[in-house]
Amino acid sequence: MPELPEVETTRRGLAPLLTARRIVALHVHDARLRWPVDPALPAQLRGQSIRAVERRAKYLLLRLDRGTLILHLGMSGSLRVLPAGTPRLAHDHLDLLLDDGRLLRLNDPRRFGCCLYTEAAPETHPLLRHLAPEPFDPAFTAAALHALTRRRRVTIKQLLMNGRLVTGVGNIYASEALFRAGVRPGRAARSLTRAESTRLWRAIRTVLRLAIRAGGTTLRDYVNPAGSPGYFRQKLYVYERAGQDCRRCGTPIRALVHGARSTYYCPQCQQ
DNA sequence: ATGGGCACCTGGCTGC
DNA sequence: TGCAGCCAGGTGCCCA
Repeated sequence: MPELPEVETTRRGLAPLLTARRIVALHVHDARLRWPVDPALPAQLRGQSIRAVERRAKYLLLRLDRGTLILHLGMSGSLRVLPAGTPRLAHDHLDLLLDDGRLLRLNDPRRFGCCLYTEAAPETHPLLRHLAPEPFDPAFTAAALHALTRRRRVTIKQLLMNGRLVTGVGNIYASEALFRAGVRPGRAARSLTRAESTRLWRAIRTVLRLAIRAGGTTLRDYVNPAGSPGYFRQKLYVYERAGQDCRRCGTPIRALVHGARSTYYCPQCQQ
């Protein structure tokens, strides 16, 4: 799925199309997502206007008049804005009909995504409450990242992918950030020096920023709201490049598995 | 508190 | 050609 850059690209694509639009109806074609779509949801949303399209970690938040729609794209989800009446394809789950004759359509083959609604402050929602600060929030500093790594026995890659500690970084960008920082993914988090933590902090922000600029990374499913893929895949240094030459030093990239997730690194550039 | 492993799904690819 | 096996961008939950 979509990691932070793909969700942010989606948010930026949706915001101008959805902001100030009124919801005419919600059609649920297939309620089976990570959690079933609440049968009461269409009645709750009808008539509300979309005030803002925000993002928290990898969640999209549609701020409505009375509440917030919380969307997650899971591993394979995507959102498109289409003219009403566009024929449905396999795995189209939801259509949010808008007052301008368009609709917001959620497609998610693997059904790991979700669509939830709350009328409480979204930051208090159980799914959002424990999330770490955003990578571009002033609270996420090199010193804060270094402090997180102290006394932790998990690998630094697993730490990066733990949303309670760092948000927005998934399997692709964890490998890419560690390459840029020159740190091997299998290192115990607590073994990082302050200088390494600082390099990693900078690398996380750089790789996310560059990926957003490229419209995210499309491996298989991901498309932005206009239906276009992201172009960061061509800029990846290590992810899915096992056996290929390191772009920096020429050494073959290695792959290994951490916590059931594929990990890629350059044995020469990363120590 | 921390960490490990499993679970939830479908589809696409590989190799026999 | 068919089919089994494996892998895929996330993350909540249960258990030690």
